[in-house]
Amino acid sequence: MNLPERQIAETGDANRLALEGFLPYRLARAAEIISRQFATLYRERHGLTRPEWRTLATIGQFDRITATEIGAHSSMHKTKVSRAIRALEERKWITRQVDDIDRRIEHIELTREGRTHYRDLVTLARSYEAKLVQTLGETGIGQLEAGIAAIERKHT
Amino acid sequence: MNLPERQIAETGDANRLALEGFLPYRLARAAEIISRQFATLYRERHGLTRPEWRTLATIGQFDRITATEIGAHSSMHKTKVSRAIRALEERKWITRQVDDIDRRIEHIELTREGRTHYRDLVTLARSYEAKLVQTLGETGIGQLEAGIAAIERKHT
DNA sequence: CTGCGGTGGTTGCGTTCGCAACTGTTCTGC
DNA sequence: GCAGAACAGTTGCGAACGCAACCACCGCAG
Repeated sequence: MNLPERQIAETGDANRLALEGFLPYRLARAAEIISRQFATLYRERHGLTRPEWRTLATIGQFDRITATEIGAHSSMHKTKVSRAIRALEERKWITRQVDDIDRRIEHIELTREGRTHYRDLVTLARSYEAKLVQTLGETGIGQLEAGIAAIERKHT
Repeated sequence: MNLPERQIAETGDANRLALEGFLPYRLARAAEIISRQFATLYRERHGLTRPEWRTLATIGQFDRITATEIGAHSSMHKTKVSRAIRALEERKWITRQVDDIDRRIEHIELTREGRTHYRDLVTLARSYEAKLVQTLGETGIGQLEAGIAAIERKHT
């Protein structure tokens, strides 16, 4: 019974909302902080944008994959994927080859150079995650992951 | 000792990264899902954009406030705030008055109409948060909040 | 009182975004 | 075997973004 004690406590006034206590806001803010922090790393080191990093990470994870699959796996809109692919292709980090039997489909793979960058990106990601564990603490990370997992569970 | 067991387990290959298991990605995705879901509500109901909603929420929380303060409180860039304020002013939901002694400063308040919308927005937010508690579960929410709190603690 | 650094807020501009429309191709049903 | 639905991927376009430059104003030093 009567659950919103927490929220009321924050402003002391039921007719106001404390933005800093509102979960969607806090979540968005937290994600923004982490995302920006990590983005700085791969931007400075590889000159990648956020969509490009996600695309590269997905291709590297699967070796050979199509654009739509990239979008599905990395939660990105078709157009973002398309543009990221073009950018990576221009850098010669990936190649595409049209499928033999279904010519709508393009299979994307990493070039040798792309693979080099991917490997470096993986260690970068691992070390950032490790640093995160260090600064937030094992329990903090665990709680965060559990909370996120709850969201993932409900929204496919 | 040896902590990254979790990550290795996800791909079964230490040279690859499982995007879907990478915390920054998962966090960004979760935030995106929640943010969009809630945004749909206030967009459909009040025709507000995300910066406008944050701005309105902040003004309503403090009655009388300046643009810089709004930015600081809602983690938004000056220009976003400036444009949101203009939009809200055009709708006649807020008024500004230049400070008497320091004429660089503008004090912003809600109009009666603005206050009406704000109140509705607050109940909308509360009910969305309640729904969130319901779908994610008390423990899920608790864990998520604890995780976010860890981030907030470290990054001011 | 004057010049000059700092601050509140706005604007210009190039970039990114996401929707909708499009091209080219395959699949389906008749 | 042909018309139309469905699908992979691209492109055009208006809206939103964020940076840097800017304007107006304050406050301080000399």
